[in-house]
Amino acid sequence: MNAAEHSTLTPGDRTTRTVGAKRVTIGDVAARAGVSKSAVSFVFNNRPGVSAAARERILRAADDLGWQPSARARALSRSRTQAVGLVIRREPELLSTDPFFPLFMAGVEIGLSEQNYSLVLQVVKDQHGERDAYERLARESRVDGVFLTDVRAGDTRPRDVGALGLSVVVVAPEEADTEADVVIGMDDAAGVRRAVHHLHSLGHRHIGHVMGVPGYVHTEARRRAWEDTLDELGLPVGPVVTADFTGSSGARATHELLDLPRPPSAIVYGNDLMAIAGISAATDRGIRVPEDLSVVGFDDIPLAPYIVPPLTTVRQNVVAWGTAAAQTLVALVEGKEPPEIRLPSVEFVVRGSTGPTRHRRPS
Amino acid sequence: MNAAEHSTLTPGDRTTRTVGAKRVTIGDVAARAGVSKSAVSFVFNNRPGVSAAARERILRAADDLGWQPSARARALSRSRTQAVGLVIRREPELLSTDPFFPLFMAGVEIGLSEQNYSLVLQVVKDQHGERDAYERLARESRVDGVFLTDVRAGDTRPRDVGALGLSVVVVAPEEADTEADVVIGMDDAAGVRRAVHHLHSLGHRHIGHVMGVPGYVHTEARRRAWEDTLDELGLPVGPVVTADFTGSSGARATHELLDLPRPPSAIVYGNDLMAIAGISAATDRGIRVPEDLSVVGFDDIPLAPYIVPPLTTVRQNVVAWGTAAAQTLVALVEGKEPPEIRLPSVEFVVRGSTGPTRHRRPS
DNA sequence: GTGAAAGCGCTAACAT
DNA sequence: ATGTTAGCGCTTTCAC
Repeated sequence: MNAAEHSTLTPGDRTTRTVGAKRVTIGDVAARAGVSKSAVSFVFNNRPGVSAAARERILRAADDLGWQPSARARALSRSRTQAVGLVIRREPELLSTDPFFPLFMAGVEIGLSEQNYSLVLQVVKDQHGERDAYERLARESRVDGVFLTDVRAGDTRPRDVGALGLSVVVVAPEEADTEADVVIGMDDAAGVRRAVHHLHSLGHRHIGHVMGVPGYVHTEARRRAWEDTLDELGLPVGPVVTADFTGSSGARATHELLDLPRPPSAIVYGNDLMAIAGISAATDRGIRVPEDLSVVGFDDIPLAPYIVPPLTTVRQNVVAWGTAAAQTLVALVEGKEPPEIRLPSVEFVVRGSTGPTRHRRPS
Repeated sequence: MNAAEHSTLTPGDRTTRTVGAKRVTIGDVAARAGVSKSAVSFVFNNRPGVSAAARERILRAADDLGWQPSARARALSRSRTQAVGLVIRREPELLSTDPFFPLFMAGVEIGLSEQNYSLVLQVVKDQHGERDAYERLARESRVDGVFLTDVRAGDTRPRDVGALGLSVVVVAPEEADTEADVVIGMDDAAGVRRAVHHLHSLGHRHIGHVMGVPGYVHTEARRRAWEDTLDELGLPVGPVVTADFTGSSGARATHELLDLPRPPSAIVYGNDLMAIAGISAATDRGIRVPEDLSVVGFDDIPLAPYIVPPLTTVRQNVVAWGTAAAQTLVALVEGKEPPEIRLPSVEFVVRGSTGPTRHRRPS
């Protein structure tokens, strides 16, 4: 009946009509179940007001017809898309090596699919593209909320994006103090603290740091943790070199540190990629790891155990982080109270790239 | 006026109304420009039938009001979402190490954003989840088309998903013979062929292979290229071990090969991760790379140059691949002729992990 | 508890 | 060339 209507009203229908009239609608389901459209709608939105018997028939009819509410129509009438956005800004080199995003996305998916939300992804290469992406996502009403990553100190994006009418969840280390609705954070600092303690207990007294791109909250959180821990241990704050998370920058930074009049006996890197490049750089100069130099990374990429020597590093549960962020964002979008988040704590993985100092007395 | 209408007609409006009436619609723009809604619609869809003057006024009005067509409403009335889907099925370990997806997605974005399409992403962990994902994407009408990756020989997904009414672009090496609308392929085989030739010219006569998860088109394409090339060169087909693209499987496979009565003097791996783990495994046994064993990877991950020794490997332009796939899918969705695709050819990157054989005469 | 009808904001026939 | 109008498929009052 509805189908007949269609073929009458839209004779120019271009959709693949293999067998005749196609798209099943709520009307078809209602007709088949012998109820009104609103009854069907009520059932599919877990609303009261439908008798158990009718409910049964409706579900059966929908199943028979293979019907499911159209997200398109639903989005329009509810003014909500039931989708959230993630904009990734990243340089090509880092893109394919960054262990964060794939895991984070996987985690987000878990949290999102529980609630039947979709993830709209956008990869951009610069800040300009990022602004545009958020603008478009908001103006076109493609998503109800977004995740904000790679947060900088004093980042204005939370406010900007919020002004666009989107819900926002900021994904950053706990230290981040941004004017955001909600921050979901991991404890980067704890990992670095454990790394420094580990090196200290191996007898290292001169511990350097290679940091990532300055300005990012996670870069600074790691650097500060390194600094503070040295301080707590009564050690002088060792040399620090700024890099940018890429392998080449890590290699260069390592050479800089080793060129120092008094090079450090251990280096804590802002990520694994730089640490591995650092090992390579040291090896090139005939400096052995860990005999002459101890190296600690950050991330625990899957390759870390297969580096020679295997890399000592810090591991976060990024998947859990993503799931928590997703659950929170969905709650925000729906105006509910965000769930209590309890993230697993950081792990410190000791492998072969760290060892006792040769020339100094162990602690 | 339109605003007044709204506040009358939808008194229960729950949207964030900070200052009063909110959402700007096409009606507001039309009113401001002194034309009808269809005129506005025509302008924003690049359709003829609007005078230059009116067009000007309309664009001005839209800009003043900060208006842009709502993707939600548009999707409903056009029966097209202007979004495409990508479903990623991957094990956790491989997820964060797979160099393919991030680059592919970045490429897809380039192709998509040209046409103002969005990417809906879904990460699933098993085949069951994958089926569900496609079903949902189709039934909820969330996307107009999808990319299919990780294709297996005789894969039925192209047909299955096509039956759901979605356009499909299959992303796989050229060899793939699947019943798909369109296959966008790279030439994996060419890379492996060059690798084998390179090893041959270094004097290697006994060349092994560590392959990835059996059944995938790209796994088989690489294995067959290795085999065929050995054949062409008149060399015996060396030993091959099946692995699964993970580091641990690569290490295990390497041990297996080296345990052979007559171990190969060179090994071609199905990806870099396994190759690097292979180097680590060899090193553990006191076998030096490349002096005692030459190693070739596949992918050229950003870490490849920083491995000790730096990894010789095959590089594809995955970003270009993604862009081509996206352009093709959009064309398919819109019923246009897909553009002629011209993918850059494979590169073979010689670094330190391959060297001349010691005991045999060079070619 | 159930059904009718008015939107949600845009597109596309159709009429002018 | 411009305006009118009927959908797109669902949600949600509001009477019955």
